Amino acid sequence: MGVREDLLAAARAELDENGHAGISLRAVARRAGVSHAAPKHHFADRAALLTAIAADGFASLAAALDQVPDPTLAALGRAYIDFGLTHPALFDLMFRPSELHTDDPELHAATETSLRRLKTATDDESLTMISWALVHGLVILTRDGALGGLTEAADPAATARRLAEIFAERIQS
Amino acid sequence: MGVREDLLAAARAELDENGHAGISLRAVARRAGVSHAAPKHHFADRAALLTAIAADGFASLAAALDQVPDPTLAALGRAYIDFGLTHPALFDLMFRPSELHTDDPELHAATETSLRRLKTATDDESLTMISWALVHGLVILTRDGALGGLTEAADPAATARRLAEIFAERIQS
DNA sequence: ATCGACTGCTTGACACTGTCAAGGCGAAGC
DNA sequence: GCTTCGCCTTGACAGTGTCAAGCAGTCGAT
Repeated sequence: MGVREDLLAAARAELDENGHAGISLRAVARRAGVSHAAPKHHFADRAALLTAIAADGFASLAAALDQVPDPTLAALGRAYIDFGLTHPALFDLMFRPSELHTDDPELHAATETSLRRLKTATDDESLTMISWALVHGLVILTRDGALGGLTEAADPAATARRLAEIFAERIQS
Repeated sequence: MGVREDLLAAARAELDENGHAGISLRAVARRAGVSHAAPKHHFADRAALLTAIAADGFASLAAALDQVPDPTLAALGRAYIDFGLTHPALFDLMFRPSELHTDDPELHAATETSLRRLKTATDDESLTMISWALVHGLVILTRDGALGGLTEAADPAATARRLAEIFAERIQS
């Protein structure tokens, strides 16, 4: 309803259409039907807008991980991959500290919350981080089409999920 | 010597200082001591300049992987991690297809060359891709300081290397 | 040797960006 | 009823990528 919400919604739309680099404050303002300087009143600068979106993204990720019925390592990994490949531009923005205000308390809290879910699967801290790095790398390489350089898969997302499963089976736990 | 080389060198310097988003064609031209439109003569657009740098980066990566004396999975992974953390901005650019001309033949060739090294360690294609995704994720999460969200390590790079070793030991091959 | 074309660079312009300053307008409080 | 304040607009500035036109050399052909 408020202008702030309109701006956020417009920015989300622009993000999905053009990626984080394609987000222009002025285009967002136009889309929201306000003047080009209106965003300044709700967000200190461009990074602040992006930070708000990223924080929202982490909240969504936390919710997605929370919905996993049986939070095994494999299940959480699959949910992580699905989230990343369903919202590629958002996922990209979330892990782009150079574009964000990393000291923002809301962003920090949202990040912490979603990362805490990853710890619930096992007590082995090394295994947690390795699994996280794996699924994170799978999302990025899949999104960028880089895995295609090694294999010719029809469905990249399915390949990523399959690889995560193979990892879960093969790792010594 | 040539202006093209000067521009590339200037762009590399700007990249290391400001990251890929901080590269401005005009700033690069100023640094190289030429007019603001000179880059246009050597690179069709900004993406073309970035593509040339990325291609060079993949060549460097291939060289780094080539220098590994005993190309085991663990050794290649370590070299990959070291490369990514030694040249964070360059590594970032290399895997940023939205900023590059992905159809550029030079880029394509350089990418293929460096990826081929990753295959030399094992015949197991799944294991190759899993390992790649792991080290890639480790580089990114370490570079962005995200691993700090799960653990409080003094030396992130050492943590990344340690995790890669643990992975190599624990995976069923 | 002179002319012509072509390459490599410059200058100038355009639309666009993020950000800042000043002002207006309406609602809320005294 | 008047004032004050919050939200928004308009206008401006420097900076950006890109394009068009022009200018200076150099190189080849006549």
